[in-house]
Amino acid sequence: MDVSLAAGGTWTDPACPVARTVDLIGDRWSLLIIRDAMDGATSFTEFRRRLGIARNILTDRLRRLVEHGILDKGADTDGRRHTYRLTPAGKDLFAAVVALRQWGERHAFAPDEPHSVLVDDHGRELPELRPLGRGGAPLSVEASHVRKTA
Amino acid sequence: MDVSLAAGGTWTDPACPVARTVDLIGDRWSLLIIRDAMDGATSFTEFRRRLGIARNILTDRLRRLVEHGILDKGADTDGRRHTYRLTPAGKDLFAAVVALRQWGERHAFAPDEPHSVLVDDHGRELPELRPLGRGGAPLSVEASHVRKTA
DNA sequence: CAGATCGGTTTCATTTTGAAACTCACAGGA
DNA sequence: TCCTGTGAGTTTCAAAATGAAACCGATCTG
Repeated sequence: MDVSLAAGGTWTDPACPVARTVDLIGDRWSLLIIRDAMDGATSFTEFRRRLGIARNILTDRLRRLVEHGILDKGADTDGRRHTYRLTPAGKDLFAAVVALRQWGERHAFAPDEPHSVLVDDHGRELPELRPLGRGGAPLSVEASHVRKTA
Repeated sequence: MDVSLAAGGTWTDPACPVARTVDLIGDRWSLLIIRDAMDGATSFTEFRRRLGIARNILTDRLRRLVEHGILDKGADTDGRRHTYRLTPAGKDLFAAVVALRQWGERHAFAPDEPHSVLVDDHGRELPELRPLGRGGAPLSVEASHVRKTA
C-alpha cells in the first residue's frame, strides 16, 4: 500500500502508529465509509444513501481511501457504475471498527436505548474485544506503556 | 456519563454505536489526547508539548472530552495547575487505541521504518487484537453482519 | 516587587466542510 | 432518433472548523 500522506501532507506524529492511523482515517466520514463497506456497500450511490454525506466529500474520501490502499476501485462491466471494495488492509480495520463499536455500545447509549448489534454467522453477539498481555491475561492501561523508538 | 452531544448537536447515525463513537472522538486530536493521557500526560501544558496542538483547540477538546465523561478535570492543590485524568469510560477506550495502533503498525509504515511500540509490564510487545466469534475462533469481516434495531 | 509559569480567551486568516447546481456518459424505451 | 433516468462526479459559494499569535489573569519564585 501507499505508506505516505497525500500531496504534501506530513504526519502529525511520524513515529506513532496511532497518529498515522488517525491521519489516514480519523475524520468524521472515513470510518463510517469503511463500516458500510464492511456491511456490503460498494457503490458511490449506496454510500451516499446510507451516510447522507455531501457528494463532493464522498468523492474526496473514496479517492483518499483508494489512494491509501484501504479501498479498491473497480469499473463494473456495466460501464457507468463503479465498485469500491475493501482491500486486505481495509478488512484488517475490522478489529478497530469492532473496538469502537463495542465502546459506543457500552458508553454512548443510555441503558434502555436501542442500537444496532454486530453478530456472527449464527446471529450471536460478539464477545468483548480486550487487549491481552503476552501471558493471555487481560491487560489494563496502567500495565502497559509506549516504548519510543531509539 | 453524558450520553448526548454538545449544544444542539445531533448524531450522524443515532442507532449505530460506531457512528456515535466517531461523533465523540473521531476528529484529528481527541484520540491523540486520549493516547497521551493513557501514556501519563495530565496537564494542559503537557498535552500541548506532546501534540503541538493550538491552545484554543486543546481547550475545546479537553472540555468536550470532560463533558462526554472520557476525562475528569481536577484542580491540583497547587492552584494554577489542573489535572486531566481518564475516567473508567476513558480507560475503556484502551482496546480501540490498541486496535488502531496495531493497524497502523501493520499498514502505515514501510517494512524497515521504525515506530514506537506498546509493551506490557515486562517490556514484551502485545499480541494482536483479533475479533473472535462466540466459539472463540477468529471472526472475519465476511462472517459477521450488523443486525439493525427493530 | 519583577519575572516566569500555567491555563486559558480573543482575534483574525486559512482550511475544510456542506448544500446546491451543473456536467457528462450511458442505457432503455417510445 | 429523441427523451428520460441513473450513476458518478465537478463547480461554486457560504458556513463552520482550525490554527497562529496576541492578550489576559492568577499564582508562584527569587
